Amino acid sequence: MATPRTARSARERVREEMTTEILAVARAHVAKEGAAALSLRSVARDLELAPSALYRYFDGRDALLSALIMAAYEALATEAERAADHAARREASDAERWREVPRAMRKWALGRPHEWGLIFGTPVPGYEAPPDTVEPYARVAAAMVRPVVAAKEAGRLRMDQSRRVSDALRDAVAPVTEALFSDMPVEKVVLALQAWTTVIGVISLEVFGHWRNTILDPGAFFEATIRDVGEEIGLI
Amino acid sequence: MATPRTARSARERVREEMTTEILAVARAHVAKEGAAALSLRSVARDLELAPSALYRYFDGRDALLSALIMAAYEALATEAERAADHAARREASDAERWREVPRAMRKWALGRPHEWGLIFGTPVPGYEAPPDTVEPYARVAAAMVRPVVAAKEAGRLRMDQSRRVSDALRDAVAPVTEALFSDMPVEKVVLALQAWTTVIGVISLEVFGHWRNTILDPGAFFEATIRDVGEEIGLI
DNA sequence: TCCTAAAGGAGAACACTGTTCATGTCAAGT
DNA sequence: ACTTGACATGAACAGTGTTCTCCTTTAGGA
Repeated sequence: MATPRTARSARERVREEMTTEILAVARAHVAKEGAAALSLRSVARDLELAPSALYRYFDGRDALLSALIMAAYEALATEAERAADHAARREASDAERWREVPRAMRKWALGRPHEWGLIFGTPVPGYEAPPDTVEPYARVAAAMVRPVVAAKEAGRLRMDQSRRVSDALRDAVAPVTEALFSDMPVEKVVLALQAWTTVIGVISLEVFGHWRNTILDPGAFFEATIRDVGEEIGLI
Repeated sequence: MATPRTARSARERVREEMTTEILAVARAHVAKEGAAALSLRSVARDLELAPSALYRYFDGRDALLSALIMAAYEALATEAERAADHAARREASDAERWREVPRAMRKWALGRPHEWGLIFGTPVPGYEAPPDTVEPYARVAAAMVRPVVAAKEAGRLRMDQSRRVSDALRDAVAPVTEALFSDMPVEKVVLALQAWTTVIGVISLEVFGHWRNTILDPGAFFEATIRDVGEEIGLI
């Protein structure tokens, strides 16, 4: 009983090792030259394998790239959650805590621009839509919003500025309201989504090189922007 | 004198026709299947030409793609300016006028998602950095900002809410201050850049499919967002 | 313990791709 | 009339993703 179990797991263990090794090499290629340059044959060469051998592990180039996209989502989510945990433990204002996750996301993105592109860049034709991706995506969003929820629960969230929210908009953001915080006024949900938009936008514009000749110190602009956004949300 | 001139221009005319025809076919391919699927041989097939013949007109695939990127920039800039002109002639509030250019950009992007991706998506490895691109880019930004400048000059721009701008940030955005409006307070320049960030972000997130299962009515969210951003800038 | 079935890997092959080169073919200009 | 240049071709080369057949090794039940 014990022998076959360990035997089978030995099989699966080497298979799993091989799989992660392939992914590591492929990720290195993407990190260095971008997703467009990912070549099945070249990762096979790096691993001293025949190209056809990779098909035992992935259904093809698109499947490999999808796995990399998924891994990028997971990595970003982990990083965001780590930052949120760290922020929760800090002795700091809510406004300061809020900035930690955006900062971590930017740092992650600047270190891995191509992997950021896998998530927030042009969708690859092979694609990504699979529902596996929605879960880490939600984890990132939840991490970013956690300080806001904490401030609200502690009664430290400014509620004065009340933007009117139309019925159409209320319905439009209903999934977010349910998923993230059902006891939050809908204006705050809208503000959180706008904060998300701005954070993703400011990071993407920097990572994709659009601040060239425009903003000389992207870090300073980023810091100011997330500060203003936090203020907008009502964090103090 | 007249004959060689017309003859030479006849030569150049047919060459120009051929060039635009190639670009048109290539753009159609990109519009349908994305930049990654752009194949020199397939556009040659569509034109009933040998693949090598295209090298008389473009230095290769990268050059053709660069031309398409440039064309996308130009098209977006033209559209944005058209919307700005239209807005300037409208009988409407400054806040309402401000929304016209972002709306036009969103409409353009939704109609040509892949061409939007050429501009604001993952940079292509072959690439785009050439300084030709900075000019239409500035035209888009200028078009978006024109209603703000008009409101300012008419003395209808709210100046009350004064966010502090650090010296570092002031220096960081200096190129924009000089390029777009030197007589505008730096807080407004920062607000304009943040507006730019949010507009590009909200359009990209929608076009790249990130509102799936998140925002059911992207149009409603977009309208609310550009309204709030305009309010933030101080338009009334 | 042996034997069968499955899994992993290799290599050849096919249909693509971008790019280069030698060749041919016309029209323009001296 | 002749030469030069531009245009177009077809073959070729190196690279790609993918599929197929074949071989070896291993696992697990008879």
